[in-house]
Amino acid sequence: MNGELRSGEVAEAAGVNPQTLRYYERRGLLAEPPRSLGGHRLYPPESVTVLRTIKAAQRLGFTLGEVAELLDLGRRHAHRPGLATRARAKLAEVESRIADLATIAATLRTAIGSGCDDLATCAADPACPIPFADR
Amino acid sequence: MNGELRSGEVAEAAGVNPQTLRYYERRGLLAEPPRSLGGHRLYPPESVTVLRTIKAAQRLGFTLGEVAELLDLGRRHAHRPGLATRARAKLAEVESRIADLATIAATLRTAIGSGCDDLATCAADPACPIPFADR
DNA sequence: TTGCAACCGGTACCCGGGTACGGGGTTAAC
DNA sequence: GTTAACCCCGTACCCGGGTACCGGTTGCAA
Repeated sequence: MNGELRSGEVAEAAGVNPQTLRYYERRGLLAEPPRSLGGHRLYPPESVTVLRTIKAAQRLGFTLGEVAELLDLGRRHAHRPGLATRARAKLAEVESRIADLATIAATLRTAIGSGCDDLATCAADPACPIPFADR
Repeated sequence: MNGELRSGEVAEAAGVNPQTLRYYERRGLLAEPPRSLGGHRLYPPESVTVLRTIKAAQRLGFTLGEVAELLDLGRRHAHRPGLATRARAKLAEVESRIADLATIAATLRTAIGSGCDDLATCAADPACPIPFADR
């Protein structure tokens, strides 16, 4: 009897909504825990760490699907090094997203600097720097 | 009779799915056009410009709700200058998003550099640079 | 005039990441 | 032994930005 936790306690400790535990279980991110005689989930304390791990990976930009894969990869110890490779790919994604946003920011700055005051007017004005053309 | 367009033609010209026209109409982005006797929408050619304008604003990071507001603002000519103010606010949003992503990218680089190979292992290792702590 | 493409409205579904609700069963403190 | 708080499961809903499907009209050209 090593301090099993009830779902509400785990959720509280990990800073997560209790419903989220069941959701992660359905998504395969959190192993199905043992149950009490009455059917209540009884989590080992390590579950809190798993939840924190999931949240950390999410903050790094991984989707829940990718997090599931990363956790699985670690468990099955296949194809190492897995995390580093995926982190590199994710970094490339993030950098590309930053580049896109930088372009957007630059366009916004140009639009602000050129005194555009009305979208409809700008769309009709060939001198407007907002790129109305498709693709 | 100045070349009214049918929905498919407008969609084609603006590079948009025909369903999207009805969707934008529901969202208040595209005015309800006149109809033929049989009930088919007959768009004035300007609608294509409106659609391109919407798409341009979307590319600048505005949501459809915000685009609706911007178009409305221009039509009602209230509270000028509206676009510039909103563009500045959007620029701040975009810059903040870039800053977030820069932090994420930096963390990913650190994780890659420190040879993390498995999420579960890292979570247990106090020397791991991935921020597992909440908030 | 006939035949088929295009259009109509309404509704349902997709993605991701959850959250809420409702009716019933369990646990634990008093 | 009561009672409140918790938990169960299934299902529906939220956000944003569309897309797909349906059966039933219309438009237009050959």
